[in-house]
Amino acid sequence: MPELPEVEVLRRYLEPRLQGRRIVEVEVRRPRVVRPTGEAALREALVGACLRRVDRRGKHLLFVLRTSSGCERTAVGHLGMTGRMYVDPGKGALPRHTAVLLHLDQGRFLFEDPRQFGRFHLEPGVLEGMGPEPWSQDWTPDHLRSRLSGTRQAVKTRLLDQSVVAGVGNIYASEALHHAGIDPARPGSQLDPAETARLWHSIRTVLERAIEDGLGANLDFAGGGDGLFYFGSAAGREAGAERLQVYDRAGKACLRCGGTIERTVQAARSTFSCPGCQG
DNA sequence: CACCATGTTCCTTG
DNA sequence: CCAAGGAACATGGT
Repeated sequence: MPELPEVEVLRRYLEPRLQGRRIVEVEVRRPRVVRPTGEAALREALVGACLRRVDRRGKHLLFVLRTSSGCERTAVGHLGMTGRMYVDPGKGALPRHTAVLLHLDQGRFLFEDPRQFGRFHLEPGVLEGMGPEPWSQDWTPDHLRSRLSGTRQAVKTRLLDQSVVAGVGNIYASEALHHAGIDPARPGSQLDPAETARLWHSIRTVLERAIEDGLGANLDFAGGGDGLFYFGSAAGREAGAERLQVYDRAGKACLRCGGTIERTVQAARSTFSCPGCQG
């Protein structure tokens, strides 16, 4: 479950557990996910290095480390659609879809990904061209307006473009448009300044609330006391779902106006909206 | 069996 | 050049 809020919650979980840890060995079980770096280069860069901190850029996690020779290196992680990352004591059997394993001086870091759309590599180039973080000073209503203009693309489709604003995905694009009361099918260039400002604000609000939910939800990082962590656990999903106003609620009543939520398809992705609120 | 899925990239078709 | 559509990736859930 990886859009910006989920990745941020994961970052806050991972950082204190990885900070100061030394990587003893790197095990790649699904070579696909370490492209384009490749297993050999990944092992060479990571083995013996210490984790300094975990940052986030859009939906990417940045694992900043210091190698034994004192260089700073950054490994980039992306969860794709189904990725999970967590730290555990390193005793249990490996999950079926383990993609990458980092054996640490204390415990181990696991990256599981059934669909293998996620990545764990050393290529910082994937961050180029990414739009501003939603809370950076660079991201203003004017910036959003400039990135919605000059195209006839629907505003919802524009929000999925990571160069517009980093981290918004299919769920929160629908949620933000509903929050702002804007029809997802409207061409982005057609929004007036007031609507654009409203949408800008709604994006922040919706993402902020989702992060709060993630932190407050019963994600149970301790997993019953042994340090196991299953991001996207049933408890986490249910708690998060309560806050979704339209996503995956086709045919149900709009929580604001009572109208019926509808599902449409834009750019081959589902969009959920309320015709009453988003006219 | 059919269809759907939180992401991204690439290719084809207007 | 632009936008839309589809496929691909690989697997699981309903």
